[in-house]
Amino acid sequence: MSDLLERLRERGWRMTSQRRVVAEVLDGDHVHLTADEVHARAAQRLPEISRATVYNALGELVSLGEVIEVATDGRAKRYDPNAHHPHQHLVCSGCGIVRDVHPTGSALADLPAEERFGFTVTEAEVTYRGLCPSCART
Amino acid sequence: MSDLLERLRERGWRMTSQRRVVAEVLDGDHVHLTADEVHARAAQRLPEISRATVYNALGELVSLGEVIEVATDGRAKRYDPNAHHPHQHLVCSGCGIVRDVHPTGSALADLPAEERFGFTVTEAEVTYRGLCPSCART
DNA sequence: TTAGTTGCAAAGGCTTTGCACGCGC
DNA sequence: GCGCGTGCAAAGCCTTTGCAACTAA
Repeated sequence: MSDLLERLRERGWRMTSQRRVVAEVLDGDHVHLTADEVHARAAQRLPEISRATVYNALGELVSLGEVIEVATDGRAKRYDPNAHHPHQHLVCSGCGIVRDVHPTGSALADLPAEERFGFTVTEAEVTYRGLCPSCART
Repeated sequence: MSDLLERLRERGWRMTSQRRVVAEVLDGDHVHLTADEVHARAAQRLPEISRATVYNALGELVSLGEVIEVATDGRAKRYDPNAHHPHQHLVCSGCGIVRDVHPTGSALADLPAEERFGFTVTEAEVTYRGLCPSCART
């Protein structure tokens, strides 16, 4: 399903060939590419596309709330197009691969007021860590 | 309390003046400094200390499991010495400040087997996001 | 037409590395 | 004394920026 392109068009996102290719590359489930990987895949279809353009497009998609930025570890950020389906991440500590997992039915416990330090809390993010089957086989 | 120094000594961590200062700077609650901040504070006491040495020491403390690396956003990593007290983080989306918060009594829901994709899951990490009192006042 | 987008190349922030010197054990 | 730790400076990776040319609406 290519909801992403559709939604972007509906929201009046100025469409260019570069932006279209970026959105197409990101579309799908369990997609968590780095900016560089997005650039590489986009360049297969549009060889002249520049890294700066990819970063621009990614930054806008994040601002629009269509894509989520995932800081899996200390390396490059990954971009997750699954912004409209609430989910959590399962990250392999070995190779860094990311899978989407879905809330376990029990809603995320709210942070009690006495633990908020006066913050306005808007979001809770859960990350599971472990080893993927192939890294576990070491 | 300065458990950290004590524990490191017990574990046979080779002690030097630089490493001692790094450990001292990190010691305490709600401490979440960037490598650069650690370097700045260490340099107040030991002006010649180099950034590379601070990075080396931090890397080892993380490997030893005495300090946790926190990737708050896209900026510099922060280092949290509170590794022996399980806790979660509350991060300000405005200024990046981090506070420790403690498990809400209800244990972290386990990830059901059918959501594990064959991973060996060892850890679940929760991060709350929002605005701190001072950033909320914009 | 015209404001917004692109590509290039250069700069920037954070972190790591290579190597000679120095110091804890 | 041996081996690990340190400092320096340079390189590295990821990302952002400035600006002239271009293009979608």
